[in-house]
Amino acid sequence: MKTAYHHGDLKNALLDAADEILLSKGLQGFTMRACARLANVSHAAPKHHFGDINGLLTEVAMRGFDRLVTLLQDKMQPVMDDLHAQMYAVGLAYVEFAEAYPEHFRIMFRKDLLSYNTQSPPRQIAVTYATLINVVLRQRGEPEISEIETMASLDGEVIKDIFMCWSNIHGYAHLRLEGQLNSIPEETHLKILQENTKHLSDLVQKRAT
Amino acid sequence: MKTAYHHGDLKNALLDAADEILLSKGLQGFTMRACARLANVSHAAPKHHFGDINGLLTEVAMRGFDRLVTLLQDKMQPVMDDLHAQMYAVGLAYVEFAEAYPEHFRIMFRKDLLSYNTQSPPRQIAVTYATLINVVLRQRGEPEISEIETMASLDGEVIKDIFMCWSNIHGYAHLRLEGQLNSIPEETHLKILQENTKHLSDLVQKRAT
DNA sequence: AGCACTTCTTGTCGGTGTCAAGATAAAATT
DNA sequence: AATTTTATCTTGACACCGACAAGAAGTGCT
Repeated sequence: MKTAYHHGDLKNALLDAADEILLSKGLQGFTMRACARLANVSHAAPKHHFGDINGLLTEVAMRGFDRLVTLLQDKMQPVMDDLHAQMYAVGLAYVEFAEAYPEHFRIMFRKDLLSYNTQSPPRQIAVTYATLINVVLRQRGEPEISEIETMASLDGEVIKDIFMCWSNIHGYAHLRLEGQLNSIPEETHLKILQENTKHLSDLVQKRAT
Repeated sequence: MKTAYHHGDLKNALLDAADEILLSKGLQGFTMRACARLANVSHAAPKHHFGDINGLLTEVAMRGFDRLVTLLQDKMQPVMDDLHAQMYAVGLAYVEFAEAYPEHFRIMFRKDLLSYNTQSPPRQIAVTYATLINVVLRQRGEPEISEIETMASLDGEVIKDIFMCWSNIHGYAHLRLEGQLNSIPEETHLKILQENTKHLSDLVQKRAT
């Protein structure tokens, strides 16, 4: 029996409201007061939980990284024995996430909106990094890492491979999200992604030998 | 002798003010009223020239594409005889532009903020496309195109090459801009870009034969 | 000179982020 | 069990914002 005060789980309720508003109205219509309204609390209630609007957006973004990692793992899980398919799965998950949560995607990669320490990133960021890094390590036939380790501890060649792959997939998803592929037929979109990821997989495997 | 009324070149003055505010305060502190203040006009003056804030941002973005194309051509001009260096010049221009005008870069690739017809994009967009496409065409040893033609008129293999290169370079610049390369030493940033672009150049040349 | 038109100002409205102060519930302490 | 402390949420206020309407000031055409 919830009374007016002490909602009990207001923080998550506000984050749910934030997700809903981002999906329906986008970042333009996204305000702290709108989130408060949707959660049936007063306009100043979010302040205690998130500080300012950037604090709220940061937590929204972290839940976005959680969803992205889940999607990445779901897509890769059935094809763990096929290195080509694995790289393609990463691209597919990336693209599908950007399509399903466009505003979340934008916010997740806007460092001016996010307030967290780059030196010690939140768990969700570290897990995302580790997931992407491990894809490259498997391509190279090297042992995977846990999410604890940092990127500085990696071999230089591995770092190059990571950003070769990540840049390509991230850039493709971003350009597609922002309509830069609209002038070419929809059916060729995935063909491009498939060719690109196949090429990336071949390259990383060849470089490792 | 400019009087209070009929500034004469208010539109450009407002766009200059917009650039300055974006560079100093970022998109958060960017408001139509702030632009008007900086240009010493009333708070409602921008409305007549740009309609709403998205109209203002769209013109700001178009001036950004102008700057990007200029930078691309300046970087490529001295190395038009070296295909590897040409591709690297594209990456370098892209990265340097994103670093010099981070908020412009973000706005230029935010279709929800820009109000223009995707089917008939503004001149600045068409010129940017043509510049990038011609880089790939030169790698392939094929004749360049003028800025008039659309992407739909291109060969399918060329389109794949374009998005292989563009995705990689765009993604790298974007990830770097948003701090995703902060955990690796600064000196390796350009090495990664150089290796990536060299590889792209080799790939496109090999595919064309 | 007169008139239509463009350009800019002034005033207003609802909405927003943030702060300060207070009210209420839960938890900790005695 | 009573009281104090802390956490949570509300109310009210302020300056600022985008947008609109109405009007003033300059420009150009006839």
